[in-house]
Amino acid sequence: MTSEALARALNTNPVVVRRLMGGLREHGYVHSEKGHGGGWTLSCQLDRVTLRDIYEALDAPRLFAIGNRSEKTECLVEEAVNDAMSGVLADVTAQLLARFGQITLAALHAAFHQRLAACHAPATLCK
Amino acid sequence: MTSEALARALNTNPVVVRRLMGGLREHGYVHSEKGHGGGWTLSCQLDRVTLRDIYEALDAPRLFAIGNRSEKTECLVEEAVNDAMSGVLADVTAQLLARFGQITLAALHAAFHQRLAACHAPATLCK
DNA sequence: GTCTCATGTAACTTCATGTGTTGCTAGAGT
DNA sequence: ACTCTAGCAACACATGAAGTTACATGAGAC
Repeated sequence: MTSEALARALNTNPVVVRRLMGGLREHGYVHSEKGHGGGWTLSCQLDRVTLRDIYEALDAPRLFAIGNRSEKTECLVEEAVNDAMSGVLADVTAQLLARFGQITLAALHAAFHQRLAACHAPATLCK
Repeated sequence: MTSEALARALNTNPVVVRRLMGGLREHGYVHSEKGHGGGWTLSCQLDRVTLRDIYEALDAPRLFAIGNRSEKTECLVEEAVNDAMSGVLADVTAQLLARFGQITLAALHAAFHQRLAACHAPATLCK
């Protein structure tokens, strides 16, 4: 599938698709082919890749909207608060990633097909 | 203490301080006094207010940097992914808030004084 | 009463970040 | 050659948080 086609399906831009897919390619989840007839092909088993893998392949972008303002501080109050919060955030992050690590693409694929069957729609890419 | 003084201590602006403190005032955690000699005073027991209370008083701003792009979608793939993710996010949010609910301001106050004693510095507001 | 000092608030500006866009290069098939 | 594709850098735009300005209101001091 071409970046162009994916972009249409995702309501975005081919370049954005390439940016994202680049991370996946580096980890061997997809393969890309240049030139005429080129594009993206899947190169992994769907049951062996999880949301966590995807997240990490995408360079582990920030998960939380909250967090320390600065890594270092002179302020002992800020330091105490940062300490208390970052402990919690670290634990929660670990749990989130563990949960994501249990959601395989195969599971999502199945969930999609279940929805598809339920609404009697033809199987096309959305949009 | 005046917004002005707090702003200096926090390296920010008095108006920003007022915006934040406004939420705390509505919940009765602090009291404000206008005019000459006015400013902010604490009006709660530090051991009865938690980080979670503060978070909610601040109008519960977004916790996560990730999440659904849109609440509603026609796309069955997006729908399946949203479903899988929002379950996890809801659980993790609940845990995070529960943890915050166990961190009292009194505990932070104690942690601060411990640090203070450890570094032999005089007890002033940072900066 | 009026002067000064404080909060309250709206409107605006600035900044950071993520997303989208353009323009160009390089590779691969026709 | 020509066309179709990814790769990439550079720029433009959108969004939301943070900071700023300006002014109104209330409360004590004189």
